[in-house]
Amino acid sequence: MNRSRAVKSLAALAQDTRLDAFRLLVQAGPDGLAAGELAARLDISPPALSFHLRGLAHAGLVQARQDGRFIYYSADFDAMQSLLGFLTENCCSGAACAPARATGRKSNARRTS
Amino acid sequence: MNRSRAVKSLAALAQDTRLDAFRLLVQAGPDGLAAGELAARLDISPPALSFHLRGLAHAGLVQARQDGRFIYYSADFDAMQSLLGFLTENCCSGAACAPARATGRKSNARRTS
DNA sequence: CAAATAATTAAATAGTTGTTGAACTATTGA
DNA sequence: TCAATAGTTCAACAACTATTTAATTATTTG
Repeated sequence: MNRSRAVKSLAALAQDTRLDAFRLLVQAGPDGLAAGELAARLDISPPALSFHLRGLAHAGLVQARQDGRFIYYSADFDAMQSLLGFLTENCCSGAACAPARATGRKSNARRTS
Repeated sequence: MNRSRAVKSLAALAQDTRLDAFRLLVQAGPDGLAAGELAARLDISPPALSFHLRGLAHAGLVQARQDGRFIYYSADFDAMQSLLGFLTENCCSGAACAPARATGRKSNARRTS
């Protein structure tokens, strides 16, 4: 992850709808969610969702996979991990500032396999 | 850190000049840098710097301290740590996705005390 | 093939962001 | 107090972002 990619990723996440969408995709795990399901959960119009998903995809934070007439979007965990690594190393004095590792107890995210 | 504050922090960092400024302040440590020194290192005009520092300060990522006719800006490490915690817990499946802790060897950031 | 469904693309538009140059405020020191 | 220095604020404007409605593409099913 370089500075330029970091800025793009940060910009993609720096908007309410996109951050919410990304969080839902993270919760959904590797299989992701169909665009329609996402639009319903976020309560936004299909074009609005397309617009925002395009931003997330362009930043490399989500991937699209077509299945019949549905398009499933899923979070790219590696990309997010790279972003966190960049922020920790470059914006937080490295180890001196990194937060304690999450224990997985608080947010109860599902295991991804 | 809540979702709304996270979006504001992400937006503050999601711009080349502001990310560069924040990185310089992180490197500078708790004493920070005077605005003029920052403007010189970033090679931008004083008004441009003021504009961007205002964004970082509004997001709570930097603090200002006046000393004579200089104004020193410094990174708020706690705020950055909170943001990283939020992203790890909410956008990365918690422990399942958190990157390995930085060792401090790679980026050679100075210890902050 | 025609109708229905899922989603994207296009066009218009309101709002926000970033940059520039000029004006202003505050502090220091002769 | 006057000049110099350090920064901020203001106003204008170009560029970008987000939202909406309508049109379009692609896939399934009768």
